Amino acid sequence: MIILDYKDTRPIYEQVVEKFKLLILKGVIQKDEQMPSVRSLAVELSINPNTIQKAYAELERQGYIYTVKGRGNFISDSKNLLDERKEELKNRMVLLYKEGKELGMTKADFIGRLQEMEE
Amino acid sequence: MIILDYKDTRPIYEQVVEKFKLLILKGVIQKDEQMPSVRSLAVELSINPNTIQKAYAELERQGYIYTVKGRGNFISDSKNLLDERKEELKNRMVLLYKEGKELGMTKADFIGRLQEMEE
Amino acid sequence: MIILDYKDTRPIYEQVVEKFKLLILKGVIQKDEQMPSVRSLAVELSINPNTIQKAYAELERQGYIYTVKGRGNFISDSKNLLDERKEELKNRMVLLYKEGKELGMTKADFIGRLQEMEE
Amino acid sequence: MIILDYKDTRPIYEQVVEKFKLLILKGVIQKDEQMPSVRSLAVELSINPNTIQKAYAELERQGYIYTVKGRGNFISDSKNLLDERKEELKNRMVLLYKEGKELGMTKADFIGRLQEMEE
DNA sequence: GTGGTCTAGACCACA
DNA sequence: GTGGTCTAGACCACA
Repeated sequence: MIILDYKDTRPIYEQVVEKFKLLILKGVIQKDEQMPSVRSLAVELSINPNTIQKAYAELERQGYIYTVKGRGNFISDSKNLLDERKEELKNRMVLLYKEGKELGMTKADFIGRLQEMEE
Repeated sequence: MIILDYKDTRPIYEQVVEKFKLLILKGVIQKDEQMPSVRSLAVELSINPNTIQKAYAELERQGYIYTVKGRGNFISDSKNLLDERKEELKNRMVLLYKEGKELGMTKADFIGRLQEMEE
Repeated sequence: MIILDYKDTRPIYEQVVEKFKLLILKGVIQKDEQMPSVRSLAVELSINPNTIQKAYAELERQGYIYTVKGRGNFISDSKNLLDERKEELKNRMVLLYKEGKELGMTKADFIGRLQEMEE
Repeated sequence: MIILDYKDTRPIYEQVVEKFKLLILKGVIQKDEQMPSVRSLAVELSINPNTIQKAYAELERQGYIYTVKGRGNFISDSKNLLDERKEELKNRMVLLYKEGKELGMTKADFIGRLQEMEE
């Protein structure tokens, strides 16, 4: 399901987290589908179950998966797909802009601030 | 309404000034709302009314409140406050942008959405 | 402005209805603002204008928008929206209270602060 | 510095987290003071360093401490003292109420919702 | 010295 | 079967 890059200097658990985040954001694994079990994935990747445990705990903390004790880990539906998350961010910016408009700000105020940043 | 920190080494009146500045900047107390009376606040905080008086005088000097003789102290709507709130909105937008950058978004994505809105 | 999910099995017009309901309820589009025109949205989403038409008709039937012939569609200010926003505010207050409960606060702490405010 | 309760059914690392949170909130340990090192605390409490590590990671995630690699863990200043956090919550409720007031809500709407909850 | 990661493996609760 | 916690201990980077 995922492949580790041993030339990558980051910790293994971080790689596992990142790989699964992408799979979930791209919709390859979807809402309520089951994640591989901690032990089975540990065997498949030839790494220690504790390392998978740590990665799954991080994915749960970030809201990508949820755990049912005794059953396994499942994909959460709270995380939107990539495009939806992008839209959501733009919508939140619209709300900020509307708040600012009431204080007398213009689009140019916001755009100016963005443009003076490094890309 | 405010809490003093007795481990803080600064003069009490400075603490009072700072706490109220935060409440005003955050919008918890808003334009033209009345400040607690000098006497009531002195009782509430168990400190001398002269100390409150000194704090209020400083808040007035810095443009955060204005005094109406015989009526009390009120929150002013000075340019400064407004500018700080505008700055905060822009900063929140920068945070949104940074979140988006991690998802592969560019400044143009945000600016585009602003520009397609009516002013 | 909105994103369709082609893996979603529901009809497209239903998705369009749902997405706009969320944007309206969240306040991203507000009272009396104009909806995108049927034709421009059809182009943007690469779907048939008739599908947008059907979605807008449903939004009007449910009271979210109103139509002005020859001008376009606009966000309405129906009682329903208002009630939902009020409900959301109360829910956010409940979350605040729960946060406080873990710090040892009681309902009375919150109620007291509300009551000492002018109406 | 802290004492574990072996009759407590919760995991040890959770107890460690909770004990330190209280020490920090009460101001017993203050801004920029150093936490006991992972290894020294492990010896002192006769538990495994990994368990302390887990507790410290959780305290860092919640913003109570920060880590300087090669130096140790230190108290963060982002967490207010207990009383200040309570005030902060009340202030956020005041902001919610003011938002609601603009939608026509009254204090009674908010108080009612609190009162219908179990304590 | 400090924290961070990882392995190998035990034991527990939940279902 | 599943995940959660914990131990014992190695090895690494940072200073």
